[in-house]
Amino acid sequence: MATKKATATRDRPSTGSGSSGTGSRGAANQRADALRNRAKILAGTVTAIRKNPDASVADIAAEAGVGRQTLYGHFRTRPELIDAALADSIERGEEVLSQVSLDGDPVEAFQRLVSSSWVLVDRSRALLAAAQKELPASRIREMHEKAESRMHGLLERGHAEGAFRTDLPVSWLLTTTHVVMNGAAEEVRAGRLDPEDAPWFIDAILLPAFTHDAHPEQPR
Amino acid sequence: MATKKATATRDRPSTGSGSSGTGSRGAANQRADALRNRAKILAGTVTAIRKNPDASVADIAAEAGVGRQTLYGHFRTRPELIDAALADSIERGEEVLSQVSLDGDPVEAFQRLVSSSWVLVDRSRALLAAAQKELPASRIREMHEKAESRMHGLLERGHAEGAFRTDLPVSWLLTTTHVVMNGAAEEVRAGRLDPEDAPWFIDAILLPAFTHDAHPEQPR
DNA sequence: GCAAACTCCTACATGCGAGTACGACTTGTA
DNA sequence: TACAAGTCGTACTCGCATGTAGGAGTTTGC
Repeated sequence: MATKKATATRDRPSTGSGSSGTGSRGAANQRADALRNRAKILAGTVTAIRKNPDASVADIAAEAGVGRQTLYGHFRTRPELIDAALADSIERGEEVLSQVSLDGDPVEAFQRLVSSSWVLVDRSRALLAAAQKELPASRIREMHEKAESRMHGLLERGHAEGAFRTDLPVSWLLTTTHVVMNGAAEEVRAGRLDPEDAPWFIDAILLPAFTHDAHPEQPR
Repeated sequence: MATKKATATRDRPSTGSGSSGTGSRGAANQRADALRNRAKILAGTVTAIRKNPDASVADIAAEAGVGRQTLYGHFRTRPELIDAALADSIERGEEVLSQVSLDGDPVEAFQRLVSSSWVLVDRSRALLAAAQKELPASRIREMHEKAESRMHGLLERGHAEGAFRTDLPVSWLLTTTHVVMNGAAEEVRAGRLDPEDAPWFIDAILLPAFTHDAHPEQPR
């Protein structure tokens, strides 16, 4: 007998905005196994989406090794799940990226930052793509803010110090960096490129592109 | 009274392989308005997908200004529609690209080819993305074969003649070209780049990247 | 060891997109 | 002008994914 409600305690909505009074108690008092499952789900989301970009919630639960209901116990909706998974990935990434020294020669700092970023991009770009389909663009931008401005700042310093060419705006250098890293990730996925070599190939394109002016043939 | 069957004559499966005997007559005897609608549908597919990457068949029909049934009269299934639309886009692209002279200085030829390709990429990259989700990769590759080998051949000649650096494989140069063009298209879509300027920005990245060796700092 | 917290199975309800079927109406073409 | 060819609205069927509801069994924490 007994048994009335069920499913996990459900966590705060990440962004601590909305309705606070409803919760059954505080918020951060989860049981150890629940916390463990939450982590498994987050990790499972990344790999499931990686295998199949439009994996269903059921697919993700299976990948994570938990029941679908358990998953819904932790994340009310699919977007909420994707949001949490991406936020988690980015947060882990931050831990790595924030360690990278941005001092010294801008070119060398750029190389350091790229090779650290590359690994993260390679790991969660599928998730990012999925997120772009169900989360507002503003939310995505918000999550990437730190990483974005870190790279942006470095490029700007390189600009100012003359290490990077100034005939191209920083925004275009930034975009180029992104797409080339993504291209490398794609090549790795296709088996045409060894992940180990990727940073070298990326640098081999970006460094000359960022430090040498356009070809002389260009009149103006 | 009367009226038994209905819907358009339906066209051959593009790849003239399968079951021939079934058809109600030959194949290429369509009425003028039917042909016109077919064209409207193909065009509508491109723009509908561009507006919303996962537009439904109903969305596409609406965009094309025809009834959903009419669309199904021309294309049996969604994949068949996407296939036809992409094939059509590529065919039109071929008409343009095949005019581009690949002779003379490889770098200049490359610039010509890129700026012609860019327009096409910008127009149908959304459709390509959609196609990648419902068509076998082999089919996509098959359709791009001509354009791909044209660019590949040019890069290879540039390699051989020493116009392009040889410390990077042609495949990586090709990939880079793709992703940078796509990146530019993305920037245009986001309103951060004027379509007119795109070819210049693309060249500004690719030419130095392809003609200058890696930065001296690189020991090996 | 006991109650609360969790997991997870079965079963629904719902919504949406792909295709199919039918039939009335319109348009091209001989 | 007559009739085949084509359009297109309505109305299904079907499959699949999301999210909900109970309740029985299991684990954790005190």
